[in-house]
Amino acid sequence: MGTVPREALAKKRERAIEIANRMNAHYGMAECALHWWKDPFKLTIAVSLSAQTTDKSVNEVTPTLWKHYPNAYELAAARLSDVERILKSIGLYRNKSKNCIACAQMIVSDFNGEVPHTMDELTKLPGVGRKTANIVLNEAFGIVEGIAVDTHVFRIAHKLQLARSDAPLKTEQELLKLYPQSYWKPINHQWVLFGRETCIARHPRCSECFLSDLCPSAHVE
DNA sequence: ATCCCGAGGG
DNA sequence: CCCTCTGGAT
Repeated sequence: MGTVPREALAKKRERAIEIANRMNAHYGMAECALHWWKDPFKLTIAVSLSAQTTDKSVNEVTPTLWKHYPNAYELAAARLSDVERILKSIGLYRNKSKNCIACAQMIVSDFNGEVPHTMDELTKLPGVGRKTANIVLNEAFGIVEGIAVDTHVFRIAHKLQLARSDAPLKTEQELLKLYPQSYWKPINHQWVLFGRETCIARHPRCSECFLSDLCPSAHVE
């Protein structure tokens, strides 16, 4: 579709950088809201469980999950009904139970019990897509090769008119083209915090927002 | 495009 | 009742 005129693109990029600078000023280097982020296995499972679910809900079930299954070998041997009982309170629990066991089994059988370090390998794990893989690469291995686009990043990118596509994967590509790589790492956590406390999905607090003068969607009352 | 699917808020 | 929550597989 439309090739954006060069000058308009420069303007857009300039606005995007200013947005990132203000996010940095406001949130600094935000940390992962999920617990267990230092253990690659627990991080991988916890992030995959967080699909369409609040991190608060995930943090309520993971202590029980780790108590029974502290590593890939234990979870790989788990009974489905036992895991379903533990995950019952989070959404999509049947898929997540089946996937996290299968994920652990693949880590054991194909990767010697270690969470793999590449995008291709990570996204082969059941229940692990690009979003989860980006988080794991970023937090567990210090590898930044993409931006994790979740519901918050997707919504905010559109509200700020930094992206137009209808799919998270395309949104990621738009953001990757818009920002230099040095800007990629903090985007996910900062935008998630911003999405939870200011650019709330149902009731965005535009009048209190530190980005409202840069936001085409801002409504001032 | 559709399904999965509990908890919390309005 | 409705919508949303750090998505992924078919």
